[in-house]
Amino acid sequence: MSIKHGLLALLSEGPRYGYELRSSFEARTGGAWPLNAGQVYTTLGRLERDGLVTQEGTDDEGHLYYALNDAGRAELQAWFDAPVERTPPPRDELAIKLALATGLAGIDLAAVVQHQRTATLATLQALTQQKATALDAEHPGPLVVLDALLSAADAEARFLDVFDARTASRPNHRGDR
Amino acid sequence: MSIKHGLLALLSEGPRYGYELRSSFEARTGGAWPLNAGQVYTTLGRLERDGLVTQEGTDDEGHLYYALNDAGRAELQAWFDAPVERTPPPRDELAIKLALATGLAGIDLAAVVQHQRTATLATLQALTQQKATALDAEHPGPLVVLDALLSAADAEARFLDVFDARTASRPNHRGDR
DNA sequence: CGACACATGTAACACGTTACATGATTTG
DNA sequence: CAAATCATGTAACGTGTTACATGTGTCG
Repeated sequence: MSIKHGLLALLSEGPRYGYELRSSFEARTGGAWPLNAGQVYTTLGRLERDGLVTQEGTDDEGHLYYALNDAGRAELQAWFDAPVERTPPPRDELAIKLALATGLAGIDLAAVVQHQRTATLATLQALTQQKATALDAEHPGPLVVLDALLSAADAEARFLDVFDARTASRPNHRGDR
Repeated sequence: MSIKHGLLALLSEGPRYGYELRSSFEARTGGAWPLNAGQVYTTLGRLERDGLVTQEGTDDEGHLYYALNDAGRAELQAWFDAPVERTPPPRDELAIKLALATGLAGIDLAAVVQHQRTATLATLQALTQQKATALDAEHPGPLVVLDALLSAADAEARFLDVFDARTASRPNHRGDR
């Protein structure tokens, strides 16, 4: 749902052609989310199928422009009006992993947590670095993305701490059976 | 990738049949992630197609059992050995929304943030409530999931604060063009 | 009996993703 | 000239999801 709406948002500034949308999307998100060119066209096709955008004909350079129509504008407005849905909660792979690994024979839970912590801290560090350089460049758009990723990575680190503390306090815990 | 591996993890405790796997999955994750029964069978079919599980014949009650084979065990071990991949970073709808909404005409950024904050705080509160009741029930498995969700919701709230502070300090910022 | 949980499965779809094909234009 | 970028698209796949069909068993 996010890419679809992302393209709608970009189209709300006026008709654009596919390749242009891709560049804009990556620019606004600081390249954090590379977007395969082909996907723009498939997504545009689906948006057209759903009656949210309309083809506007070609440029004198052959660029095929798409434009937001009324339905598209309504959809975009609705997207902005409504908070991002987290219901049902997104399936977080890490949480599933730890929830199911707990009490599983042959699994070194502490090691799993340790590996994950290392990876998470590395991500955290890399993001902090990126943010520092981004701050110099003075580009407000991408900063948002970095903040979001930093928040998420930070939360993951905290979560690992909490989980670790809990499992450490019950060293030989076994589940049912 | 998460459901597939989740089923593998459950199967590592011995042969199970579809419906059983569904119940176990929901039980271990505290019902936070409802799993449609049908999906278990499609996923099992794909796991079998990929040579990770094998049919073990039917029960005297007609239950069709699946079992982990060597390839499945290896895949599961590899899953536990490797940290959860966050590369490329997951596309977070909220971040995309805010990144693209910034500097967009006709969009009340502050209102968007405000709506999201309300929703996020509600989620946070509901989760805290759930955790409190879960603590009484003394079920360690589901607690992990609640902690993960709480961490994520908390991070979202912090992120919104940071974003709000930044945009508030540049009230009339306009992007390029 | 009727409702509900158990149990297995199929069909169809949405979304994202990759790989690939193709050609024009620009630039070192 | 060769390589890179611009530009548009198609085909195919993986995963997750819903809705539906179907039947058995159980319990109030």
